[in-house]
This record gives sequence, structure tokens and C-alpha cells, in this order.
Amino acid sequence: MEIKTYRLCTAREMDIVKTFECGQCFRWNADKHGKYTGVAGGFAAELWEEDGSIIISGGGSEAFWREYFDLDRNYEAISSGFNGGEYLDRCVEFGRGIRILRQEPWEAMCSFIISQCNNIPRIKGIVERLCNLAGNPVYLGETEYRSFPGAETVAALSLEELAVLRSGYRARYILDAAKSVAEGRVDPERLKQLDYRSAKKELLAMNGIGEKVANCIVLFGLGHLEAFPVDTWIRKALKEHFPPDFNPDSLGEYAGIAQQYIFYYARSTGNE
DNA sequence: AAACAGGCCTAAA
DNA sequence: TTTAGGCCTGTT
Repeated sequence: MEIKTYRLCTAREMDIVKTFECGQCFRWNADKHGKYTGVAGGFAAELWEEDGSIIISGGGSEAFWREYFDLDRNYEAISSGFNGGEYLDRCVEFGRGIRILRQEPWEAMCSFIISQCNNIPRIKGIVERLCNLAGNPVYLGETEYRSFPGAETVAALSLEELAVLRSGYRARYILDAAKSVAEGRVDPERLKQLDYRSAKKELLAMNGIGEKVANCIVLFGLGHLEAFPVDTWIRKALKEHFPPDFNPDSLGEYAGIAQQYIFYYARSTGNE
């Protein structure tokens, strides 16, 4: 695979630590120097910050990565339009530089099914074992990584084979979802064409996908930025820092971005 | 040791 | 329509 190295954007446009550590993705990992490596769209890449710029080195086109990192959207302008009060302003300030990744629909579906009632280190472990089990090799120079396995590949596995993931009761949901996709009952790519409500409705009909997971899939996998997933952290933040009658929908078409700022801030400050 | 972790499903009111 | 209990596994 051809490796290209170039300046992707400014460090001000995207903070790679916040973007990769804010809990939206599970396949980007840093080495001890802060260089992140991950696989998306079948391409492996490394990203690091250097003199105020974000440098990327890997496969895939620049257009692909600009789309993946949502670089053609003005997060500053969007954030300044939020009307969520002083606490949200603090979250925005704290999370400045986060970008909502445009992850692949099937990967997002599978990953967020795994995420339910789970913690991030364990989610990452399960996803990594799934990729090692069923993904295809992807090379970056001499180093081998694994792509996220296609639904057809996962659907061909048995529950017994999936046991190595240690994903517990979620294995059945993973397999059900993979079969739904592989057999054409659900087409994750087609869901991208639907509006937020229609896409979510289809997802809610699937086994193992409820309100929260469906919202994560449409937000992180289908690019519907109005989705506002409410998990335990967000629920706690809403209760403690927003008016009792506050409705997240009032944040508008980019509510999902606000959600990620709140989630990141709540998780960063609530753990210590 | 008991409780909890980015929930969901089913059964029962 | 809302609520309780169960569910795999790992960590604290």
C-alpha cells in the first residue's frame, strides 16, 4: 500500500487526543510519544501533532480522511450557536478541538452494540479481539493491522467462535446484527440516505439495539448530528447541571456535537 | 465482597 | 406505559 505523509489540518481545527479519547471510537491507540494509529475504511494511518499541525501518514486519499475527520465543518461556528447555558459553555471550552468522526455504519453498529453496559477499556479489548479474529490484514509499511470485519464474515461465525471475544451476552446481539446485515434485511449504508428518525426506527427494530445504542449509531456511523445519546454520564450531567425542563432537542441540528462535549467533560471531571 | 460499567429484553402491573 | 430483574465479564 502506498504511504503518503502530509499535513491534514491545524492542531486548532482538530485536537487528536480529545478526538480519539472522548469515547466516540474504539480503534485509535496512542504510543508513548502521542502518535495515534488506527484503521478506517480498510486503510491504516498514523497521526501526530507537529508544530501546530496535524500530520497524517498512511493509506487512503486525503479526501477520504478529510471526510472521516469531518474537517469541512466549522465546529467553532456551530459551538458558538449552542444555547445550553453556562455549564454547556464550559463543556464546549473544555472539549474544543473534538471532531465527530464519520465512522463506517456497520462498524459503528457493531461497536455500540458491544458498548452497552460496559466500560471503554473493555469495549476496546472486545473490538480488538473481533478484528484479530475476523478482520483482514492491513499493512502500514512492515506493520500489520486488522480491518474491522465485514458483517458477512461475522455472520459466518458461531456463538462458540465468538466466545473468544469475552463479550458476554452481547455476542448474541452481534451475531443477530451481522446476520440481519449479511442477509440483506438491514443495509447500514442505505440507512445513511434516510433521515434521522427513519434510520433510528429501523435500528430500534433490531435485537440488542435500544434507544441509546441507536442514537450512537446514527450519530457516529450515519452522520446525523442531531442525535443526542443519553447514557448514565449524560443523564447525570443533565440532572445536576441543567434546568429540570431542559430538552436536549432544543440544541438543534448539531445536538450530537454538544452531547459529545458534555460527555467528555462529565467523564473527565466526574472520575476523580 | 458487592457494586458497577456509555443497556436491552422480557415479564408483569 | 412504566418498572424490576436478569444478563456476561472485568475491575475496584
